[in-house]
Amino acid sequence: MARRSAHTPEELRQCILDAAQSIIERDGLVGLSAREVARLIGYSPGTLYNIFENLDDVLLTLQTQLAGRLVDVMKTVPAAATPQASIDTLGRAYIDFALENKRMWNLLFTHNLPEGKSAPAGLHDNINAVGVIVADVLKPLMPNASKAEIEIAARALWSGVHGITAIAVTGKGPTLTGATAHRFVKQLTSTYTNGLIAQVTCK
Amino acid sequence: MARRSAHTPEELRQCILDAAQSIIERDGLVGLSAREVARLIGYSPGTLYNIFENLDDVLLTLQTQLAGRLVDVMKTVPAAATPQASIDTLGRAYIDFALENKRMWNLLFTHNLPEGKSAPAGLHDNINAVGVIVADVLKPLMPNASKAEIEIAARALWSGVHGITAIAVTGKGPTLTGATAHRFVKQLTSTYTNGLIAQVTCK
DNA sequence: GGGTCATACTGAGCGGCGTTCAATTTTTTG
DNA sequence: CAAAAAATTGAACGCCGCTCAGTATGACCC
Repeated sequence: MARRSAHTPEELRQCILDAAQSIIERDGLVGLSAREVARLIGYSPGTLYNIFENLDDVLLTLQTQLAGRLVDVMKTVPAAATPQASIDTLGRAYIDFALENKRMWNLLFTHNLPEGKSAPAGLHDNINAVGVIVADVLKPLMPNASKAEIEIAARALWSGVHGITAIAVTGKGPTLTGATAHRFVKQLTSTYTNGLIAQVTCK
Repeated sequence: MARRSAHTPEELRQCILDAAQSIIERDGLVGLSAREVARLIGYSPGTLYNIFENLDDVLLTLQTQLAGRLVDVMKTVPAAATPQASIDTLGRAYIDFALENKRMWNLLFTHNLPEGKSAPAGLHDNINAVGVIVADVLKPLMPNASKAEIEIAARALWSGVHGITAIAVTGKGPTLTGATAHRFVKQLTSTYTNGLIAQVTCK
């Protein structure tokens, strides 16, 4: 029953990714199986393995695509009047993206690869890019700091925003939910930027 | 082949928990299976289900115990000279605990229960307790703030510390590793506390 | 048209999984 | 010591990821 011409290999590849994503959005990671993906796209399970190495490979590809979309969103956030306001806007964008893609976003930070394997370079690059965006916005607040110091300041802050987002998305933590996450992020970012400013003016 | 007297039910319960924990520490969550636990304790798989509802139940119990140990550790951290120093010490304790129990700690925040179920009260209580500990230390820095504001400030900060820890433990993020996590947490906590102080003195 | 051949695709099969439950063994009770 | 109660077993069900010998298909040449 082979239908070699029904889809080009690239189309088929995207079919699989789309099917996998829709399963995850429907049932979470537990619902994902090679057999279910095959059922959805109308191929047999074996076909998956002609195109991807294994299910983890599918997942990793999905993660890389998602991280790419996140970077795109954050890149197109318009700069606000002050760095503080820009940071806040970035924070909102980050949270909103996570909440809109709960299951997939979760996957990004929740799914750990087997011992030996490491994530593809593209995924790392995308995660890295987020730090760079934040560092650019933070720069004006740290006029006397070196590039390396700004990088650390940006990553520390953004890991913090990430932590709040993570707890909100996963529903761990009693008072921190999707509805209140913005409030917490604003608290963290505004206090943090205040601290940065204080270090400049009082030093 | 029942050996009803070999272990009391409570002993058997702890045997199962110990075995599950040692499997997770050895092979991670993927290595955990009812059959493997049964093999380790020398019982048949069915016995597990006389004592626990299912594997998730075992996991949840393990998570609650772990969170309890975390709270204990943070409670016994000695108060330092200043609130800032105390916060830093708490941060170190948090990171160190996570790094010492990588796999299990990961589980705490990584493992999501099935749609309907919610975590046991004990687990929530323990996570809550961490916020209270931090709020107590933060209090002197926020003399004009209400109790609710202090709570939010504490949770926002600690979610941030959690985010850094999470990225360090899971190895996501390029420069943030177990070795550099302390540096990032110090950056976050000291800048944040500076911001709190600035809000008091400059208001 | 027909014949050849590389390729796309299939699906049965392997060993494993979580979970159930009738049957069995052990202990307690009367 | 028999009978009732409790603890334990392990085969069975329907899944899973993944492999690979075998089959169907389209492309190319006569």
